[in-house]
Amino acid sequence: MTLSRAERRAETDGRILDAARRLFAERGYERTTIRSVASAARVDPALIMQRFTSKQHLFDRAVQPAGSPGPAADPVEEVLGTLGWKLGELPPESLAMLRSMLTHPEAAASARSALTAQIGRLEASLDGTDARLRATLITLVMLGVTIGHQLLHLEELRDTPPEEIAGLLRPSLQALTADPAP
Amino acid sequence: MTLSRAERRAETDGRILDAARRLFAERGYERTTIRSVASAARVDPALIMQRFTSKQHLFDRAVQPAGSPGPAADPVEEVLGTLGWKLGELPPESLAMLRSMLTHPEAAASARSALTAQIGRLEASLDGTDARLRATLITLVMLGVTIGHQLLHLEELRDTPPEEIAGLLRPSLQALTADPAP
DNA sequence: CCATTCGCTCAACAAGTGATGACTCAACGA
DNA sequence: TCGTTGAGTCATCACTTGTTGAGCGAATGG
Repeated sequence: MTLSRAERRAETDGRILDAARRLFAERGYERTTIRSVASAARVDPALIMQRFTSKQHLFDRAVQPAGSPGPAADPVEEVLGTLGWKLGELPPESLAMLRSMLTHPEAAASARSALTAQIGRLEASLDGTDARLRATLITLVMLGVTIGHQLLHLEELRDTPPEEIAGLLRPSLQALTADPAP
Repeated sequence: MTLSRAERRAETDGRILDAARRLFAERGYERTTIRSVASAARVDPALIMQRFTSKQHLFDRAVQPAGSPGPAADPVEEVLGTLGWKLGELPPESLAMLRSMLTHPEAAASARSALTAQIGRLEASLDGTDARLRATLITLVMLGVTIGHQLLHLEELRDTPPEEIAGLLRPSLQALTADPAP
């Protein structure tokens, strides 16, 4: 089974990106070194530069989301579905972005744009006054829970099934979905 | 007005800590260099080491909270008061800790312990099933909103008065305060 | 089959980091 | 007054970082 040139290239590129995603998600941008990624991918550090030009470019590629989410149904259940999904196994590219968003300016920009997109999607399915503000708060509620669970690993959430969290959160989110001034 | 030795020492120590808090809060632990703190405090870098032993010790001192919060009344209003306070002018030491908690292990430990304390305080004033879990979720809701506002600077929250945010959030938090299985 | 492409490695550089030890000089105290 | 203390500085070390350019060797394609 001799690998062709293109096959080898694609395979090592994938290995590099996988390692980068894992390390960026675990340690954040600053603490992740090109050398550590290279070592995790069993590759020479110089190759990463040759392929991705710079550490920042590697981060951009590693963080880029795979597929775009489909259109929404019920906003609360959509967001809670996101939660169930997030609480299970948030994809490494999202974790990498979230992990670095507070300390790395470029990651912050990515995070802001991702959150804004989510806010807009949510706003479109809300009625009443302050729709955008309420959409923002819903998004930030999810962000807080996700951070506490996936990034801070709070033991209070560690062993709690996602459905239970979703069940407790549902009335809270519905309160934000309802028009505050009907 | 010749300064005494003790006065000068206290004054420069204060200048160093102020600069450290500001820079740690703005850029996080990794991106803040001893040199930049020294330069902001108009002091030689070596002096900081002499006074605080290491960068980590400086961070510990800079992040240490000034005063402890008083006992609670109504949990929702207490937490929303925290919000009104946080949304106004969260103290630099808290900002510094929050900024670094996702990327710096020691900051993460501090954040976990601060959050756990807040959760415990909240749990004590909650009745019904899943009290601790609900206290955790309330805390994380506030964390998410604080991050979105103070650290990510989302424009949706930037120009919104704290009372309005509190007003929208109140029913949501009350839903978490109420016993889910009465 | 042979010249060429190209995936990949090796060795090294320049910049910046936290940290150290010798030194200067003004405040202190007997 | 004068030796001592201690706040503050200077030069420098040891190390890590991202990044670069020359080179090796195997797949490629004519």
